[in-house]
Amino acid sequence: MTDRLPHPLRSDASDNRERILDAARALFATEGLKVPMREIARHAGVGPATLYRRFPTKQTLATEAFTDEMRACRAIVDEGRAEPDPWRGFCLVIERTCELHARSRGFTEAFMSTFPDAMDFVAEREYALRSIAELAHRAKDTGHLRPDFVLDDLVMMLMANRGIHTASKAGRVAASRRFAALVIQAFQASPQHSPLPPVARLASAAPGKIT
Amino acid sequence: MTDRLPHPLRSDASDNRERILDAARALFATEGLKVPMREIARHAGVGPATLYRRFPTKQTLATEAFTDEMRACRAIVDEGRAEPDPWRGFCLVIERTCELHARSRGFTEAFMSTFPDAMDFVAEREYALRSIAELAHRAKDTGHLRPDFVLDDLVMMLMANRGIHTASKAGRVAASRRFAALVIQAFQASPQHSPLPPVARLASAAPGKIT
DNA sequence: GCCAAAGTGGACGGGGGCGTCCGTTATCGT
DNA sequence: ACGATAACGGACGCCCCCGTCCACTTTGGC
Repeated sequence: MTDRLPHPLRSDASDNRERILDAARALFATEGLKVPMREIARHAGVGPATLYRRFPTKQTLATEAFTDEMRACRAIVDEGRAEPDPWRGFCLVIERTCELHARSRGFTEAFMSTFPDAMDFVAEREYALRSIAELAHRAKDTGHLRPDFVLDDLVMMLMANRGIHTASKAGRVAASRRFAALVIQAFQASPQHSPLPPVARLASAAPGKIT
Repeated sequence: MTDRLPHPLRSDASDNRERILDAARALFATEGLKVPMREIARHAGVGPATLYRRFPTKQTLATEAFTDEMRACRAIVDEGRAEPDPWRGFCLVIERTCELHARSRGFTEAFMSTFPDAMDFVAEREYALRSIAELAHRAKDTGHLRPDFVLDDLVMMLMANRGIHTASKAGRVAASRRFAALVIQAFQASPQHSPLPPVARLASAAPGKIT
């Protein structure tokens, strides 16, 4: 876990670095990305300069702080793809992703890059979306996923899921679980379906064409 | 539309008042409630003092600016309740409400009172929720609405719907339409339902117990 | 036309976040 | 143990928003 850099950090430095990351993780999770840098510094018990020296920009900090979530995200889609029944895998991805995003408000914002337009998460997000696209294709073939499902629907779901976690604090994961279940109901193929209205390009939310 | 007050406003004053309201409506719709008071004043071509004299607080301004939407909201639920088929009325309410909220970002924030904890909208929201609760009850009786639907699900839907409208600008109503259709699918009673996870109290979002 | 009262907007002081500089302090190799 | 040097954090100047005060302008009744 520790970095091996040209100049390995001095002991106190790497100590502070770790405390900064902890503080960032905690505050990003509860307050979102908009939390002031100074507050992270304060919460970590360091001065603003130290924070800025270690992480010149908030993106740097966020990128580092969310590596765990990023890994978890990748693990989720891989696990979903590995599932023998694609529909089951698809549902699994939705459920776990919603929960993951419910646990950290900031991660969702970073993942959606609502924030600064370009973060290092873009590549990961595209990987996830591509994987899920393939999974969705297989799930359609089994007849369990509605045929008019589009990848943008999943992006929409993530954005919607974020909307649930505004101020609540507690009960967020519970809400997300129920939400995920409803979403799955909505995506499930069913005889009583009426066709869905056309998709809308969600602009900044899905920057790169995926397929 | 014009007010009849103890001292009817001078012509230039009521003129400015109207332009302020127009500016507020426009900016609240596109930017949300967080738009600076000064920018509203600038956009209306008046000084900050004028704005503050006419509307001492942002709530005052918002309350006045959103009367139209408020009326529309009430009209929607009344219309839905008047529908002979309760499920059809229920769907209608969802569709139109989502669209209404898609058209003004600020209105959603005000309606949810995400902002200052207490706005004059509380009463209207409670009226709407009560009405929809009754409608939902009837819709369950016809067997079209899933029996485990809870009123909080509707609040959740509104919060989720807000999540969709972050930066997009165009295509918001289209997205909301599709979202509404998916939500209706999710709420529809169906033989292939598995039971939903328990509801989560969405804390500040639904302040009063409705029943 | 005139003038009191209503109305206006520029200007002000306060507060908070931002990113950076620099004198002081702690670390670590010898 | 000691000094070179990495690391620290308080303090600074900048910008933006807030809400209010006040000298000037406009309105409208006579």
